[in-house]
Amino acid sequence: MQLLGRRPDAPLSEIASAAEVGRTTLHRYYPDRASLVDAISGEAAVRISAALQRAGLTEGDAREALLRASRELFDLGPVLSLVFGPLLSDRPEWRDTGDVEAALVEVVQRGHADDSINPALTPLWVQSLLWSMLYAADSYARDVAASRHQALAMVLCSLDGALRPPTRLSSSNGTNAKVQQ
Amino acid sequence: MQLLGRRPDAPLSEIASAAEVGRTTLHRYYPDRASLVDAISGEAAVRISAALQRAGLTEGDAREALLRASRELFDLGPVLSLVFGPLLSDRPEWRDTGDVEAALVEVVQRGHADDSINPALTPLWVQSLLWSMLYAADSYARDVAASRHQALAMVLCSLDGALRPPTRLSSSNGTNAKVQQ
DNA sequence: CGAGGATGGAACACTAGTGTTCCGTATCGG
DNA sequence: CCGATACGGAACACTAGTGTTCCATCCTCG
Repeated sequence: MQLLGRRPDAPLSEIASAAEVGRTTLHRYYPDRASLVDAISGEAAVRISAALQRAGLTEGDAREALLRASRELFDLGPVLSLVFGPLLSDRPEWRDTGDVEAALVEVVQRGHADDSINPALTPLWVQSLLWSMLYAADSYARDVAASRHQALAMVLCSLDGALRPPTRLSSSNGTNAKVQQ
Repeated sequence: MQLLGRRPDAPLSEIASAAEVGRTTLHRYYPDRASLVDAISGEAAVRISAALQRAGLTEGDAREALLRASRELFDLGPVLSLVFGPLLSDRPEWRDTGDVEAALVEVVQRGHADDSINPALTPLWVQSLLWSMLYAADSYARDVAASRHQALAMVLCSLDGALRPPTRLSSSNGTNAKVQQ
């Protein structure tokens, strides 16, 4: 999963040796590349669903719920590169298995209702934001000399700020306050 | 650039026809794939530098400057996928041509000094954040039925919130306030 | 110990992409 | 109008990755 997430076009031989099995064995379980990718997509979907389950999206205010979800999702590590990278793009039927998508959209709408999420941000955008920031944090932790712990702290901090509705009496030096449309 | 940004492993034949030239002609200007990628990287670097130049990073407070930069960078369109995707990862010497990197780091440090950027966010993280959000906005505008204008509005809104230091007297329901470390 | 299953190395044919050469054609300037 | 230049199609050899088959080895359980 790690290798495929990072380099979706990695040759099967590399994947096999990364998994510490022979290419033949890999082929025995997944006859062709497509079935391997299917299996991995499925596994990713399961893990993501489980993570969201653990996060308890319906508890507390919506923004807190999303931050909890982010913690859980960040812990999935390599899975992040998978959902973000081209593997997902090539699977139109996916787009996060629908139910994940639905769950996230629902939280965001709740956030709009309970005023914990900036209403200027559409549910789908929040979702894009979530995945992209998690992915960024993951690669940040990998590339830069930084612990996953620090990366998590910063992504949570940033995400919280991004989602939070603008405080009415905060230093309104324009720029953001007047979001067109 | 568009095609290479989206699918870094696209065959040269596709690239050629996407550029509406014959594969032979493509080969005449760029003898092998590597030289093509080099040229495109260079072009991307130039455009990004120009965009940052236009943004006037040294004017106004640092956060505003970064938001201006985001507008300019977002207008680069396909270039975003390039810097974000694996093309950059495979070019260690790049990492945004150094001077772009340096300029951005400098703005963030200024933002820490003038208290317009949350000091909990390291310069490198802000940079990751910037690119990933711009990339997310670009694909959002492409995939979802949304105008680039709307996407831009949302990314600016989110980025502003993410960078802005937490207002000391804002509804501090924890979560973000106490950023560990 | 011995049979059965899992493993993985070796070799194979096959395909897609690459880089190259050659040559006919179109286009532009004098 | 003609020559120079750019274009691009066709064909080629070459490589890397794929999917398959075959077989030797190892491990485990009875």
